[in-house]
Amino acid sequence: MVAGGHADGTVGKALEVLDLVASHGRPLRFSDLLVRSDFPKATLYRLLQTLTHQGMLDHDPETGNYAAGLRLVRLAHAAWAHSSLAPIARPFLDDLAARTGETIHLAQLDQGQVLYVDKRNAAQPVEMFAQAGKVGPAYCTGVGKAMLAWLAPEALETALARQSFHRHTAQTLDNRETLLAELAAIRARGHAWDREEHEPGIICCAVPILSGSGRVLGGLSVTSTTTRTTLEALGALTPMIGEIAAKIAAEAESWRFPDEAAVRDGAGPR
Amino acid sequence: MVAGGHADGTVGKALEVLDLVASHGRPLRFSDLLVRSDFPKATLYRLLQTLTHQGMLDHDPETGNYAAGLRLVRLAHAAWAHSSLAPIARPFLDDLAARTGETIHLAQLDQGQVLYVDKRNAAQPVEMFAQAGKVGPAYCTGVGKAMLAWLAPEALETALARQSFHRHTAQTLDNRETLLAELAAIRARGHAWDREEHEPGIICCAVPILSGSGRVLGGLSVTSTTTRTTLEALGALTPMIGEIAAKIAAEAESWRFPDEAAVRDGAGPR
DNA sequence: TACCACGGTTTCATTATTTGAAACCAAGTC
DNA sequence: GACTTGGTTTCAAATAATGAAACCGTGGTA
Repeated sequence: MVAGGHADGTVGKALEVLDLVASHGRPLRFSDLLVRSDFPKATLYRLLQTLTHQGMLDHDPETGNYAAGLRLVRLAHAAWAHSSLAPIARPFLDDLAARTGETIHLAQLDQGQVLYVDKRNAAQPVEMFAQAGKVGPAYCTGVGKAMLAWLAPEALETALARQSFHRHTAQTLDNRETLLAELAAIRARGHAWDREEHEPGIICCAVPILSGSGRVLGGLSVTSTTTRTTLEALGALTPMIGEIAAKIAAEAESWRFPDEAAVRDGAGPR
Repeated sequence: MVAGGHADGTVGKALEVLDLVASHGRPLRFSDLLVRSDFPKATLYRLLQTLTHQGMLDHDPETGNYAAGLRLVRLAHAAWAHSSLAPIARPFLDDLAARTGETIHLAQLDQGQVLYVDKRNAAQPVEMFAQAGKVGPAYCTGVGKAMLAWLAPEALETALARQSFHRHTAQTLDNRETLLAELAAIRARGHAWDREEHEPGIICCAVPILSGSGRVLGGLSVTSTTTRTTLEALGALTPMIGEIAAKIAAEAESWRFPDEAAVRDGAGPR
């Protein structure tokens, strides 16, 4: 059961359907969706029709499958440029990746989940959308916990409400209480560990990216494996990670969009 | 005036607003949007509120700016994986890039426009969303014309209706008639040129990616500059480009999503 | 061939949501 | 202190969404 918020109006319902389609790895048929949603047949049908007609979904008449539509890719381009730290952080991530030689994650919170907005992979070249745009749980990842730890009380509350705790590994903190204790420890320490809480063998050290006023802008982490390094060794990098996070925060705050710029006539993009 | 289709219902309107925000390079205030849309004040206000509440838009209370929201990035990840050729084409693009040493574009048509879904840059490393997700005009780019040329008559008609011709350079084919003639020539020749029609100094050679039944799946191009090469030299690559396009098409058709796969309990991603 | 079951699509009277003119409020400005 | 400008709220009227049920086309099966 998706921990959804109270759908506001028709738009909310439509977006719920959109999520339903998007959150499955593979395209789905009408009947699949009908089972998974609790909309009545006709309603679901019309919502799908509208979304398809709008290009938010793709409908293959051959197979009858609905898939997330390309219009989303176009919209996301704007979202990524407007609302994410990624465009700003890029050079800093490059720097951090070069200096540590490890995998770097830049993430932001979205609906209580960790949304990775950029990444530097130790060896392989960048993998575009296949990497950025991915979501992960907040309660058992380094960046997730780092961000949660500095959230304001009410924000934390709503975020916690959206967690669906699951014991991924033996180390996973799979309940509210232990997580809260951990968050307090993280605040005290200044950074978060991932002690193989999400995937066995994967460890990381993460810090929040905070605005001048203390608001959580995002999270930054350096990830490695237990075969390659240890928590202690990763911990030694903390000052460097923190320094980069601070630089990103500073840049984010000073950043203003290239001002006004003669407003083209309303002719859509370009 | 956005060449939009007749908005279906509230959802259509909401998405129109979303586009409005997304299609501008920088975040906009309520009043900016009010001027640009022809929704009445109260209606626009409520749509913005809904979209914001849903995470499709971001509203900065400080500045009052609306920007495309992060939820879109998450959705786009699915769209990219579901509906684009990119995940399939990746190795082929790598190959083509390595063999030609030039810039490679993989594009698909979205609402009559060229949507770039992947790219290989001659020298620089990949630039993620900053590149993929970009849109460009169809009538004056290589990939655009290559795709238009093989479109079925009605599809072509709707696509043409969405073009807003503009003379980017002296070579731009900026009207329906010359474009139609060019498309016929392209069909006859088997590939499309961009003779500095979009940007001065930029030339390219593009082919369509066609399904077995002749449906246009996308477009593939090799781009260079007049200072570095000539149309003739680019043309010599045509067989290679065509071969790669065919491989991508074949792969796309044989591709089936990792079947059924035990449906996890509805616990969202991962 | 007839019968049924399975997706998927359409109808239509009922219901709930959206609509938007206008009023309102909060900050600036002159 | 009157007057913008920019944003938010109200409320009756207009409109769009709803969903049970009927319908259709296809494929399987007796």
